[in-house]
Formats: sequence, C-alpha cells, structure tokens
Amino acid sequence: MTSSDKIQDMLSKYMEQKSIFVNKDALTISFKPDDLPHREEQIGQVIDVLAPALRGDRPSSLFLYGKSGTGKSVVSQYVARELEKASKKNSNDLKIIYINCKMRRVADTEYRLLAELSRQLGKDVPETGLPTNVVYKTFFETLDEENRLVLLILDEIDTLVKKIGDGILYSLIRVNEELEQSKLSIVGISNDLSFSDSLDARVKSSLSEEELIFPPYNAIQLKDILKDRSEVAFTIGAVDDSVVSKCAALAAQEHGDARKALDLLRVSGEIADRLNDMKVTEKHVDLAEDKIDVDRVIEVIKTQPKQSQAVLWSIIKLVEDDDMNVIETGDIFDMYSSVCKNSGLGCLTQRRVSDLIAELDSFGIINAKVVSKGRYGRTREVKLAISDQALRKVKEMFTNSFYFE
DNA sequence: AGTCCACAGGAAGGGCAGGCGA
DNA sequence: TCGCCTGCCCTTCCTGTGGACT
Repeated sequence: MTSSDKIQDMLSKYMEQKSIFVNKDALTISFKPDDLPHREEQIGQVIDVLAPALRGDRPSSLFLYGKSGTGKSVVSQYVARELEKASKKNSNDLKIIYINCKMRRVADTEYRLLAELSRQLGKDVPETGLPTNVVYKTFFETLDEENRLVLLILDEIDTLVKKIGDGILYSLIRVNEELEQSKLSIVGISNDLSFSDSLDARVKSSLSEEELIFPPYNAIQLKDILKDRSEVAFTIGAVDDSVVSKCAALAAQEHGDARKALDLLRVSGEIADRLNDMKVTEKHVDLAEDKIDVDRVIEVIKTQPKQSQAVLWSIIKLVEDDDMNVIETGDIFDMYSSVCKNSGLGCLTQRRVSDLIAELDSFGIINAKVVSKGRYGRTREVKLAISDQALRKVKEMFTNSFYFE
C-alpha cells in the first residue's frame, strides 16, 4: 500500500464517520443569528439612536461599552443589517462600514485605517507609499462621492486610539463640516470602560453623544444562548442540558463572556467528534477547556518574532532553574544574551528586551510587575502565566526548533 | 534628608523594505 | 531610475522613580 493509498483510506474512513455536528458555524462568532436573546433592550436602544439614518438624517454618534463577549459587536452588526434592509425598502441609500480595529494590518496606523476605509468605499489605495495627507484626501473625496449617509462602526476602538492616538477620530468627526454631499456617523465599540477618559475633551464630547453599556451575561442567559445555538449546530440529542450548563457556568465565571461559552461548546463537540463519541459529555468540556488554553498560548508564541521567543525561552530556562526564586529584568537579559550567543541570534539592547518583556506581559504569557527594591533599584519581577500543560507544549516547541535547545 | 541603585519608559532618530509618481 | 514617503524594528540618550541604606 503506498502512502497515498493510506491517506485515501484515512480520508474515506473520515467521510464515513458520522458527525454530531449539523452546522458547526452556529458556534462561531462569525455566525449571524436571527435572534439575539437577552439583548432586546440594547437592540431597541441602538435602533433609537440610529433610526434617523432612515430619514437621511445623520444619527448621533454612539458609543457601546462592555466587556468582551457581551454582544456589542453582534448587536451593532445586527442592527446595521436591519437598517440596511429597511433603507433599501425605502430606497433611502445607506452605506455601512464595519472595521475591527484589532485586526492586524487594517487599523494599526493612520494610513492603513484611511486606506481600508477608502477600499471599503470602493477606491483602491496602495498599502504604503503615499503621503498620509494624500490618503486623507482620497478618503474624503471618495466619501463625498458616495452622496449618501455612511455609518462607520469602529469595533475595538480603544486599540486604535492606543496605537495611533485620538487625532484620527477628531478628523473623522470633523469630516462632516467639509463634506458637501455625504454624511458620516460613527459608532465606537470598546471593551475598556474607562476608555473615553483618555480622549481629548473635544473628541470625547462629539464621539459619545450617545452611550450604551452592555452588561455581562449571567449563567442563565448564557445557557439560553448556548441552547439556541446548539439546536442549530448539533444533531438531536447530541448535547445534554448538563453540558450546556457547564459551558455556561465556566464562561459566566469569566465575566459572562458569550464568545468563550460558544468556543467551549464548539471545541467540546470537536473533541467528542474526534473520539467518535455520539454525545458530548462534561468530560469533553474539561478537555476543551484545557485545549483552548493551550492552543491560545501556542498560537500567540508561534506568531512572535524570534527575538521575542528568545526572551520567553530565557524566562522559561530561569523558571526551570530551581535556585531562582524571583526573576528580574537583569537576570532575563543575562540569560537572553547567552541564548543569543549559543543560537547565533543577534543580541538586542536591554532597552528593547525591556519592551519585549512588556509585550509578553500584555499577551498574558507572563506576569511582569514593576517593583522597587530600595537602593537595589527598580526592576520587573517576572513569573510565567501559563498552565503546566501549556508550558510543556511550549518547551516541546522550543526544543524542536532550530534556534533553541 | 540625602544618596543611590537598577532599571522603567519617553523621545528622537537611523536603517531598511515596500511602494509611489515623475 | 530616482527621490520621496510610509511602517517597522531597533538603538541611543535621556529623565524619572520608589524605597533601602547612610
């Protein structure tokens, strides 16, 4: 039997296997449900603010706050879709642009955001090369040529402002004064409740004419959501009530995050599927919880540049060293220098390594706390923030890599 | 009260790659 | 092809800092 035959054999066995999924998409965040349980009130409020768009009036700018997985994005997109539908019926044209500012290479610089906005309006802009003021001009002109109301939804707007400041928002707000034929309205979405405090007063007052706070879901509400979705996603009887309850409870512990609840249920199903089980059990949920955590860590680390990986590897080596109780920036830099020397990697300065440590902290891979030790200086105390299981996988990944051993 | 440590972290700018228009 | 512009990664230089020590 050739290896191709073997693979074909495996694939045909896979095709013969019965799946407990009917429509797995229903458990992903890209799924657009017909109903959004427990968000009726918020939907009504968003509609109240945005409905003037249907009469061609510019709606007040709107700000949605709430932790991750509380339904901000899904509600705003849901209302946007409905508005678009209604505007088509009324032959009152309305253009909606949705941008997730957390997406890499979409909104991490002023240039890219403006280029992306122009692109969504149908005007192609090169990825780099043009002066920013030219991209500005292109966007304004394209926007004005639209000759209609444009509703711009900026999801995770706090990451945008962290990266490039609030100047761009000021320009976007002011754009209405320069437009002759079109109108622009902004909906901002943020996970960070204190976000608006960091804004310039003028931006703050114009951007948050209307504000809405999305409360977290509780376990009972999460259970309702999961139940609805699992009925679409799974074959009848594949998921017990207890499994849904467990996923809901675990996600409720994590500030009522519906995304986490859906992930848990989906991965539990995938695990059951792979084990050829025709029913999802609580055991699968436990396995799913571990898997999600490990996958997240590995994914983050894999996408880091070599230098950042070398810093993390240095930290892991120090943690493994029994003599080290507390790991500090200086220790990490020394270890990092020797890792670089052994691996032939170019050695960065301590200043840069300090930034890489801060980055690893922001990814949740390590915990870095700035402490002062009196006359022995100021430093960061660093601990690993990943589970033993994830650590094992990470070590495996590093020792198998070309660079580190 | 003053000193001093070991950094944190801000600011400025260099060098590079990718891309544009002339 | 050249000059210019951008983002990105990095270095260099610098000021700031909390609290143990003197």
